Amino acid sequence: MNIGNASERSGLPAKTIRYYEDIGLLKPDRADNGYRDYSMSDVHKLRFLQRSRGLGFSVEECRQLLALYEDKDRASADVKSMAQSKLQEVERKITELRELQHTLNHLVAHCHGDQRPDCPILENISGEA
Amino acid sequence: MNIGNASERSGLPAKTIRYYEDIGLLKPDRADNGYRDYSMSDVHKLRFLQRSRGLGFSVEECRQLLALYEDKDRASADVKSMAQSKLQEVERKITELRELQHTLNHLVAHCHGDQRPDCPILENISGEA
DNA sequence: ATAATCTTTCCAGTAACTGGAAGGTCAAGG
DNA sequence: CCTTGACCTTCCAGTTACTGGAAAGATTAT
Repeated sequence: MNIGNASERSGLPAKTIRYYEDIGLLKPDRADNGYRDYSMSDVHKLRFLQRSRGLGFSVEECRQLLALYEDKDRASADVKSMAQSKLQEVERKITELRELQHTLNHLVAHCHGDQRPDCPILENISGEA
Repeated sequence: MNIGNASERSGLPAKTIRYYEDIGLLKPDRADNGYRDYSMSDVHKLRFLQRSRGLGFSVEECRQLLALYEDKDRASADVKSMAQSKLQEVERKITELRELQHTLNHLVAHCHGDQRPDCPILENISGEA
């Protein structure tokens, strides 16, 4: 599969996909003409990168998360503890997003007039409820 | 409140706080000695920025979210539609995080041996369940 | 008084892309 | 066969969002 196709399926720009190859996140095959040739497994990785980057994980964290799957040399205890620490981070992010969701819902519900609503969004949004 | 204190309370490095001032996200008072002087409202904004940046919103999106609260000139219909579109994005992020959470939970639960677990993390993680 | 710990500005460097030029490849139409 | 347009390639420069460090002024602790 060519890069344009992989781009469509993963939601990542071709530029970014090439960049991810540059920094060693994946290494697609090359066709005889020199074109990159992406497997479904490559597309899975790209889609995963697209998601996890959008969720605020750094490229290095994404590399670790990918390694959770790929690294056959790492001992299972390490994998488990890394997964657990990422899990805590995920749970924290979910909590924060729920609070933001709550605040935005409140804003949408109460903001039907033609002037600024009278709701202290920042106090809620900044997480001190 | 000095920048060190605001940094502690918001979870943002002082460097980043000064940068946010440079790009116009907030404008703290100045004390007579030239030191920046942060109000509680400033700290709320910083904490909000710390969170929403960590959740994958760009600085420009954060600027818009802050504007939802602050912009007295914008018509309420605009505020509402912007809040609604951000809300959809938040809901999508929550869904994606739940899927990642599920995958990591699975990994932690089944990964008790000393070798790589036999679970197709990437297929789950890349969102094609 | 002096040392340690702030704070300031400024300038340079890094991370993670993003845009654009210059050129090679491929599939479709004349 | 040839050309046109949509792909693809590499390379290099620019942007966004910080981050580190120097040089110097202010504050606090002994």
